[in-house]
Amino acid sequence: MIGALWHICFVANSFVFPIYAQYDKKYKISRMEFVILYVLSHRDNLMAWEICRMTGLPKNNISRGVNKLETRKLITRTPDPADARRALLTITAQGKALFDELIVSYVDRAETCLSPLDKKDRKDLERIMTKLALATPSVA
Amino acid sequence: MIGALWHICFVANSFVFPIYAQYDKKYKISRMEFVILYVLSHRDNLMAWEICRMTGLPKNNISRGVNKLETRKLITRTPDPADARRALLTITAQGKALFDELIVSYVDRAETCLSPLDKKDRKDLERIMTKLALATPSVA
DNA sequence: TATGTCAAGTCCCATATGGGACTATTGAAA
DNA sequence: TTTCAATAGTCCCATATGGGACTTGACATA
Repeated sequence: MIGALWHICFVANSFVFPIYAQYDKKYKISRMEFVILYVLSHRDNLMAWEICRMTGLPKNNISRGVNKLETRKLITRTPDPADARRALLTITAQGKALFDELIVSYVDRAETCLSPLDKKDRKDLERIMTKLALATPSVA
Repeated sequence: MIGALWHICFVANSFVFPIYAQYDKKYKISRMEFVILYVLSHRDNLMAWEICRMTGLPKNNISRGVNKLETRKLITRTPDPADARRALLTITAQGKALFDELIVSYVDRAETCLSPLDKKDRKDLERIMTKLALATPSVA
């Protein structure tokens, strides 16, 4: 079964590599920043550490991304009045607009990568990967 | 279908992250170096660019890895007499021994990550990921 | 109110990474 | 045989990344 995970890593890298290169070149958006936008476009009012937990990415990188996105007004950071350590992150309209643009190439590329699979394969893959992802404890 | 690839990336990262951290700390082996050992332990007499093609990793990084592994005598580089640009890479007995040690944690971790899957899931995953990997054109 | 501990983020630093230019060699075309 | 293009690999540099220390605030216990 060791081959399966090797292939998962290979496919993952091959998938994201060109996307992030394009985001960087075209929009000056880094991998971390995209990930944050992605998460916030699905679930609002999150704290930075929740994004870390959901993505498995280290908190200093997320922290940097959050700061950049905030200065670019793509997200807002609302301090929690009850706990000054906390800040709730929300994607702005401007951020959502950019994300909607970014996600187009993402979906395109996903379609290309998954094109060798038929309908049943895709269903199986979706089911299995969801199961795996839910069971995978976040790292770092 | 966009969720499937997101999950693939998440699982891939969560899987490899602790492994490479351990390899680095315990054996001073970087991600690139492990990948090279991995490939060479499966197919011998490869050139650097073939490893790039097979893994999708950039050639300068592979080049660095090859050099380090060579100085540590974990692989050998045999110049092709017919073409001075080329060099065939081979894993040494020492390299194979180290790899056999490394692969233990790799397999262990793979087993942990895949533990939520039953037999049929694993079969499906193996089949689908192989299909995807074969169809995925290498990047970079 | 002091004190210790935990939590959320940020900062600093060393290293890993990738793009692109460069070198050396080969093969093909003129 | 000169010239041009392609190939294999290396080098240089700017940036991304991650570990770990640090800061600030909250809460529990005394």
